[in-house]
Amino acid sequence: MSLRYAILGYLSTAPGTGYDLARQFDTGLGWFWTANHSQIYPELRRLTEEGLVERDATAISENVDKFVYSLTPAGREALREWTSQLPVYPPNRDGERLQLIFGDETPEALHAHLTAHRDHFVQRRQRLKETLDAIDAGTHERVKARVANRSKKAAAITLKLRQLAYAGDIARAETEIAWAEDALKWLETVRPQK
Amino acid sequence: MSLRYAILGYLSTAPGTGYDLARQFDTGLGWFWTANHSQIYPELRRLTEEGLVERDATAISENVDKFVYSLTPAGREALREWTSQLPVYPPNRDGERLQLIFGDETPEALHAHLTAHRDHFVQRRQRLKETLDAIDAGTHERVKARVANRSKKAAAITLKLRQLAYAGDIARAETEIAWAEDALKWLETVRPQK
DNA sequence: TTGTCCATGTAAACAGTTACATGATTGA
DNA sequence: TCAATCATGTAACTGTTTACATGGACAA
Repeated sequence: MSLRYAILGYLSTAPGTGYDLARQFDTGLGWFWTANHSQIYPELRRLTEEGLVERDATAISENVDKFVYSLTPAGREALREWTSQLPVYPPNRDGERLQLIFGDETPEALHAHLTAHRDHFVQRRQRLKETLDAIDAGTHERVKARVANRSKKAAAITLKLRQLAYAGDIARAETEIAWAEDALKWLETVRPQK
Repeated sequence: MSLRYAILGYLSTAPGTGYDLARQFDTGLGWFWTANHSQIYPELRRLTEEGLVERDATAISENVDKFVYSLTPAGREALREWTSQLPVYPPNRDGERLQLIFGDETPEALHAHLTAHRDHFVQRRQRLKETLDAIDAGTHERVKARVANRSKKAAAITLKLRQLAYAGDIARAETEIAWAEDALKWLETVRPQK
């Protein structure tokens, strides 16, 4: 049920099209939530029917329209209500851990597994750091747009929350990197010639 | 697609019923993967049809049977193949982060949010530590069963992989706790009288 | 006899992915 | 003119959750 709030949240910064949302889910917002356009367009229709968003047709040429969605007051209130609720933690579903604990009959695959894990999170950390730097430097477009029409005090909170979110994900990546490196060190003590 | 491997992995330790699997997904294995019985029974049927598991009827009373599933050689091979593959990382979907970054209009909810986050992961860490202690002490039933029919060297790998998995999840919990505590400290500097 | 656990299923709804489908605009 | 990007949709399939459905065993 978070898809709709990801959409409402995005539109709470500025109006946009379904295509904008799909693009955003592939880049910025995609760190926290993602969806394909095949999921976005039907959800936008439902949100419109429920009165949480409003759709305006904008001509992009003579006979072609695009649809710009914006939050209604009811939509803004629905978002506020949702962000006020306590977080709900979904059940763990970690295929990688399954590979690990049931991979005791294929230990020869461990080295590649752990290396891939480390590399994956090194890359992740890199991209997260770039985003966090952009936020800190004030060059992050979406954050700039969100901060724009807020008071100085409110803007500071917006900024801090983004920093918390990205710093948290960076910390997660670092935990994974340290874990993989520890595990690789152990592996070396077990099979030194490899 | 990991559900089937969670099942194959479970059965690779010892045969069991669908009910056993459901119970296990609610407890031990549930840390890494979970499923309801409504998903398990159909999957067991498919695995049987594909020849990866084998089902035997065992009488529990005169006219009632239960069905004990065990891995076939093909099933064991399918599991080996899967654990040999590199991990696949699913797209992030983190509703809590969305609540955070779009919660800049409801900052009054932040304190409860962060406290709940910390408490959630403190509890998680506690339960994880208990499990890891049981593994270290050799009192963890499933691990004991898995280690039982292995050579000393193979058993050591089984043990180490479990320890890695649980230690990794403990490290994750600790990252979350530290993150929430840092954020709470910042909150106090912003709104000291609360 | 009542509640809990054991045990196995199906059905409907919801969420997410992949594939099918179309067409305009823009820049190399 | 060819490829990339903009733009919007539907259909089929897979995976997950919630609800419906049934019945035996066992202990308080």
